[in-house]
Amino acid sequence: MRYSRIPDETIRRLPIYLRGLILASEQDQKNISSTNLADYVGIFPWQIRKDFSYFGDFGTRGVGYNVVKLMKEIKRILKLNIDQKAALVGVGNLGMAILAFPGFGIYGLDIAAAFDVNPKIIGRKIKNITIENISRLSGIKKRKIKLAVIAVPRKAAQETVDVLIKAGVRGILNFSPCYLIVPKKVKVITIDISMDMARLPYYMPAS
Amino acid sequence: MRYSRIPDETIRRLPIYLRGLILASEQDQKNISSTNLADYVGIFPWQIRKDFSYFGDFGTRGVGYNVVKLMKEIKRILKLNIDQKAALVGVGNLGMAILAFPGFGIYGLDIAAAFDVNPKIIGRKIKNITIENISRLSGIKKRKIKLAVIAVPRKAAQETVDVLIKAGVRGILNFSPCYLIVPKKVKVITIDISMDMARLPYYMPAS
DNA sequence: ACCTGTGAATAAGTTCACAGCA
DNA sequence: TGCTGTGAACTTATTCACAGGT
Repeated sequence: MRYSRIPDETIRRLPIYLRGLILASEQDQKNISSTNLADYVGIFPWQIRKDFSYFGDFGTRGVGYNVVKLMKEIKRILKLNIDQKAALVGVGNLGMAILAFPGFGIYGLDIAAAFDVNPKIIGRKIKNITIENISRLSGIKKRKIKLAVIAVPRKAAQETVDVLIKAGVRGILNFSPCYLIVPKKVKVITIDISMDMARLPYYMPAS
Repeated sequence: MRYSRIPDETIRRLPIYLRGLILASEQDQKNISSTNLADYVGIFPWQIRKDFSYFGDFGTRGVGYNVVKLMKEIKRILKLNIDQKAALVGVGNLGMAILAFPGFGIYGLDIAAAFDVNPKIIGRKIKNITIENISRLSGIKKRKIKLAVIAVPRKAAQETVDVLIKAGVRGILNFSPCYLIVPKKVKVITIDISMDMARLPYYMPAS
């Protein structure tokens, strides 16, 4: 099983497992069974075992998985073992929240630079990051930044992405509600808050 | 085909189509073919046609889909034809950004109330919404609010959800990085920003 | 007794290819 | 001719059931 192509859905779940394992380690758990991890993450035990089996034999029969070892394995698979630096483009309400967001650290992610067009906020310092003029965006190449988060208005999204790619960015987390055209070598993940919310009523029973 | 179960993935795509149709209508397009819509949304034409076919014959052979009619059909399917009111719980950095977010309107969604524990911000007014004390959360039942967005710290998430469900909420957009236990009648969609970002390095070519 | 790892079975979702109508 | 609508083929993902270690 180990040699076949790895499902995208498996990759999508790996960070969920990591989150669960952190909770377990906070409880000083040394080993964890798939059933036990399932309680933390809300995913069935057989799915968890299958997912891990694509990458190797991480567990011990009769015992379970070593929490610390498993965390390391997942981080290695996701390439989170080396710290990853990201640039934020667009420091409006949402961008500001992302800049202040404390949750990236556990994944080894770090917002290392922030850019905006608004002269009123350029130069302002938030959490050790000084907001820079967007004209300096192409400079991230020298700083070895390969990830970006964009939180700019829809109409500016595509041009921002074009500049980022030219500057060497290969992974983009996009908060603009639009489809972005990028070369195959670049991965885009779009988070559209209102779109996700728009799905909720469908699943709700008729009041 | 019309009578079988509708794929979740199809439901996930419907708001994307709606977004594309709005772009098309802004260009004063009256009709749109699946190929044309595909250009707006980045989804293959055959997938678009298949998705719509689950619900009925929305198009005209040789012509395409009527933009306005199709928008109405999608809104009806997603139950967005009646305006949906939502409560926001947790008005920190992220909650504030959500409150200021202009994108809900196109889906007929409306943040109608906001709650927090912080006395410093209770009473403050943002975009016509006065932030209320979280102790008044159960009062949303009388206001016919069936949706909620939670942007509270992880440790407060489960208890917040419990209160919301008791107050009649049936759909929850969760920004807390954790798994929430809810009864089957309640739908939760979790957005975990750092988790989505943590997936990017996996897809990036080794530098 | 307990828990992993996995082939096989099942289910879900996508893509194809083309009939059928405007 | 142009474009939809859809069975059928194919691909991807989930679930089962149990062999095989500890």
